[in-house]
Amino acid sequence: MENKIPTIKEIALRLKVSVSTVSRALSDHPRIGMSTKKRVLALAKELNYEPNSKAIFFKQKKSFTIGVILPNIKEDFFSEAISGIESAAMEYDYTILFGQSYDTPEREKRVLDAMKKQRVDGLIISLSKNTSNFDHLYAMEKYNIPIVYFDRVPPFQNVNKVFCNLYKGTIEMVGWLISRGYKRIALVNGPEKMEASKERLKGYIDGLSSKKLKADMQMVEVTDFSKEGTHTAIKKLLALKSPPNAIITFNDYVHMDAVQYAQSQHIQINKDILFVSYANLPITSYTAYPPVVSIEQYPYGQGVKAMEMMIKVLEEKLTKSVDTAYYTEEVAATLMMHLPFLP
Amino acid sequence: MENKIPTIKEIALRLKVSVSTVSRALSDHPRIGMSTKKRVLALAKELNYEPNSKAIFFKQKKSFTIGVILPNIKEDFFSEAISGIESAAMEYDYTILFGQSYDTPEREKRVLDAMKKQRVDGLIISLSKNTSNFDHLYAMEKYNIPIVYFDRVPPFQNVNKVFCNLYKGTIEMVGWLISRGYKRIALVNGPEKMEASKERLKGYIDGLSSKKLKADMQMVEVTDFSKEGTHTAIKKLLALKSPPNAIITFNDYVHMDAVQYAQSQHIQINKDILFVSYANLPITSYTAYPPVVSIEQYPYGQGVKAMEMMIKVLEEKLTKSVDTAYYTEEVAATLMMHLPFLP
DNA sequence: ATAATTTGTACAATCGGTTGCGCATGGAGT
DNA sequence: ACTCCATGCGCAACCGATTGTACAAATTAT
Repeated sequence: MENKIPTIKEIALRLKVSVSTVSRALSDHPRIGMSTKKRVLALAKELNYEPNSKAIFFKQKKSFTIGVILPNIKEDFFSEAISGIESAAMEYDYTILFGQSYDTPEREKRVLDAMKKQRVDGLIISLSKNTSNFDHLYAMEKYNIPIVYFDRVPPFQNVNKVFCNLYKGTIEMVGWLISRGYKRIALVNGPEKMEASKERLKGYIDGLSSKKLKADMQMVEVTDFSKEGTHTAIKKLLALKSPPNAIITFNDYVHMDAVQYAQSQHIQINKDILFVSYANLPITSYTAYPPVVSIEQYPYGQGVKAMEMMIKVLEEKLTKSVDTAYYTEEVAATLMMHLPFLP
Repeated sequence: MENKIPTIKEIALRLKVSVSTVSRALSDHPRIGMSTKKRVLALAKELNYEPNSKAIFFKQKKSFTIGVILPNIKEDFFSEAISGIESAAMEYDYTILFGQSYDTPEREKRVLDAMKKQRVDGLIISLSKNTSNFDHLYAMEKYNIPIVYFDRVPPFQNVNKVFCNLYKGTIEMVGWLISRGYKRIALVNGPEKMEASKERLKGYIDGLSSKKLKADMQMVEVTDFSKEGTHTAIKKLLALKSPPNAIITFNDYVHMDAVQYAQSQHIQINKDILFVSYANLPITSYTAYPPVVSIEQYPYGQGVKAMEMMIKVLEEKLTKSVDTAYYTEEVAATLMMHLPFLP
């Protein structure tokens, strides 16, 4: 005999009261007598009753689920981030619906549709690196599904977003390098249309000029994050008449591929060329040459903040009928020194 | 003016037909006239209509969501696995509800309750390393929510499971080490009550005895996966009168901590002691001393297989009324050589 | 021309839970 | 004794979509 998930109807039947009485008893309505309340509560506990959130969705128009779309969960940055999102969600009794865009807009759209079909209450998304058309995202807002962007955010003002200020972080990084005597600083950046790339480049240029140095565009290379792309970028930098003595890489993965290639070319890592990076992934501490300095981006913290912003937005949607202002949360980027590796 | 998500009612109203006609027109019912069908389909497309899956859940008793519970997404193994699960799910138009147990049974139970509340169609779970009581899992089956276990599976026959045969893999590994002349082989195992630990130990013992060697229990240490736990284990092994000349570690993370400690004790890695491991994570290729041999566990493939098994189980639930047999899928563990690092 | 059948559409119940309203019952106030 | 009001509970509508059944109009068979 298969046990079914208990319903309010089941409880009502057993106690010979109406379903409305049971419903009110469970929500502690003042017009229900103490004795009835107790009987209902007792049986509910005995049957291990849990309200069917799908049914509640009808009246409340609320599914208590939040869609999370990330480029690729395999990257430590994102797995840390979703960990923060999930932890915060659990605090507020929300559940996470998860999908990956694999950095393609097509897949991003497909996942988005699935989320819409599931009627998520909100969406937390880190954009695919190739997303330049935002129609599918605007479509969500049209259906009244709020979006919080994080880390890879769109370049608009009128959105909710949580991100790390890598512009400031990069300026700080460049300043640190110059103060240590490094002047031929190269940047291995990500794809140009990515916001994260633009920020780094701006910080790189402004960081140099604030120290009265002019950026040399030969010193800026781009990688598509593939091993080959990074190898090519380093190859070009090494081929310059005046090669760099410090290289800033887009993130720790690029850093590792960059170091790998430089080693193959018999470069003395951190002697001939100093390598610094972004992300500060724990995994790098096990590698032969971690980035000497890394800009910490606090993925877990960003995830928590994104979820908290979502909760705030959802609450405002309930209380205020008018559209409120958009939120922006700027997480400070921090320079982390790996002292044992300083030359 | 806020756009609402369109409903069948909205279409019916605009076309001045009943909701049932619209519903049948959308599902291509033969009793609906061609002209009506066309009008409905046209308007549905125009409004970008998508059925409300929460409403459908009522009649179908199906939410098209699968709960996935993992110990910790931060571990590469699990982020690869969920990647496989998600990809397969998308193929079958299912969406993933995601939760982490953080290796504690309490949290596992809490996440499980959230999944039940969301009425997932099924559950894919890799057990927390401390789970020894299975009541909360049996409760799911009672409510007719099928479970597919993967990787960290329970020691019962009557469950669906996908796992990697590390017993055979370990025997193979031990055989390989002995054939290369290593006889003082140590094992840094995981917590004793974990199935994965039992398998490795059994493979270790049987692998030795198949080569006419007897396992020495001094050569077997246990770590709780913390850096300190692993360091302590290696410390004990190094302190033996006759220390090992090869160490098998539970996984690549333990491997990295083990190598780190051994280095701090001025052990020549892979010369004094050869280090081998399980998992074959891509990240290890960036480290100074990757495991010389690693047992590949195919997390992505296991994830895909788990999801496919789930689909099969769900389909059988619909067609057959009787409870069918349980499935077991055994993924072969493969020895991966990192040749450049062979001494 | 009448009966039988096909065709096209509407009505209503249902899934599980919430909620406004109304109907009793009983004790207090006048 | 009569009104008044608080208390305790049930009825019924509703959310979005599906589906068995009913019923009228059009078509075919007799």
